[in-house]
Amino acid sequence: MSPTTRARARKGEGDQLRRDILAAAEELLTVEGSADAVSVRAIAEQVGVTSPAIYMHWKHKDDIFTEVCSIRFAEFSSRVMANVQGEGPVLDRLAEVARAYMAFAEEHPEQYRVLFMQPVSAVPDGAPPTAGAMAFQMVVGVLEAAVAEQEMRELDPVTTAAALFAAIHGAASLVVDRHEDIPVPEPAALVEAVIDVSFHGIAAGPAKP
Amino acid sequence: MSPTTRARARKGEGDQLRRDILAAAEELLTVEGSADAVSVRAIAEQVGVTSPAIYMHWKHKDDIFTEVCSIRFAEFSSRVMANVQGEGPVLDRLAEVARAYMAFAEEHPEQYRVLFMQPVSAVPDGAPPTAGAMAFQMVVGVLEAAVAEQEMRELDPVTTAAALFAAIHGAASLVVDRHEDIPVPEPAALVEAVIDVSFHGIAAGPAKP
DNA sequence: CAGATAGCTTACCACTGCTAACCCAGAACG
DNA sequence: CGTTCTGGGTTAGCAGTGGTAAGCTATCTG
Repeated sequence: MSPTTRARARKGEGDQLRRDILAAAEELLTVEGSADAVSVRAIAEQVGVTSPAIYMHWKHKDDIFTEVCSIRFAEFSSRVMANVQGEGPVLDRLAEVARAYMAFAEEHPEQYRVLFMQPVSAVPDGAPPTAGAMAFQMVVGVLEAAVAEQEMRELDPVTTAAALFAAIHGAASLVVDRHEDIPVPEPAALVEAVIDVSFHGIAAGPAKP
Repeated sequence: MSPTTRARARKGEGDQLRRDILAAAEELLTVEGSADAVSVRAIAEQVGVTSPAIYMHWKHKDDIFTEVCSIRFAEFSSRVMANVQGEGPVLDRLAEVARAYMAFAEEHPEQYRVLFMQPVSAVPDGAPPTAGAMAFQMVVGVLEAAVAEQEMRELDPVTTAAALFAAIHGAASLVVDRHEDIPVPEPAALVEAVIDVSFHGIAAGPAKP
């Protein structure tokens, strides 16, 4: 595979290298398990190019991985959005979003970490929405529907969305970080528990057995 | 302050340097905001010593910061444990734990990140419990009391503890990471929302207006 | 065919975690 | 008192990192 050298692209076809770098970066990311463990030189070698060539397309190393992971998440989230447009109880749809979110974290832990588990400084004006903003908006949208359909207590949708997002994000984070010092249930069981708790609470309700 | 040189310790007093290194590491950690941004050389310079001297006391750089942060968390958690022994409804105590946990994340974000926001591989047998294990155990303990006092629905304490821990951890993580792409409420408001949702759920209950 | 330029490479910098080898003041021992 | 031993460091350096400045060259354009 990985050629040690590479034919120079023709004029106007520089984007081919860009695409190849993204692919190589993603492959190395999943192999190594973290962006820190993948060096710019390693990416360059994988595509058969020297490292400064990378900096023609991105200003910083981190930008490469952010782009890689955003692409993967956008693909995922459009799939989920399509599945969630359906009918039925709104809270069921919300549960589906939570399950899908956990599935993404489980299948793409490195991408999840890059997108959701590092500081996000203020996004410049006019920049495309971050993965976090998209995910959050999904939750807000469903919650507003739940309010409209009266499936939800009267709570502020944005604050409540933050609480729910935090809960699911926390569960996904525990899975991604493989916290072996804590008895974390299987991902599927954990997300069901989070859904159950978030929807019905833990308090002994007046009308619940 | 930071002396460029330093009197050599007497025999048997090597631990003085060890303590000074821990203090310098913590100070630099809070100044820089992340452990990655603090180099071993910087710590060494701060205490007036050369960098290999550090490796007399720790095998790896990360071990220094883990120790620094564990000390801080142990101090915090014993304070909370004492406050939580009191009487009153169990769920109120649980809420207090959640608030305290968020307060720790808010006041010591760098420490929180080191302790709870990176992969934790299996702890060697006989090692002291990690901060995560201690925090989790706090939640389990309170939950078992809640079950005993019938303040809680009949749920598996460990699975439920994981869900609650995930929720609080997610909220703290959002705060620590300063997710500026998401409308995260103030820490205090966020933790109240998480508590409210976790205790009572969001679903329109049969007996709630 | 001449010049411009996209698409790279060579060479390098300052810095990182970490190690091997050495030095040396003072405690312990004869 | 003199010698040896050793805890508590230092000097020097390795392999690797992200990133940059400057130059080269194949291709396109006038």
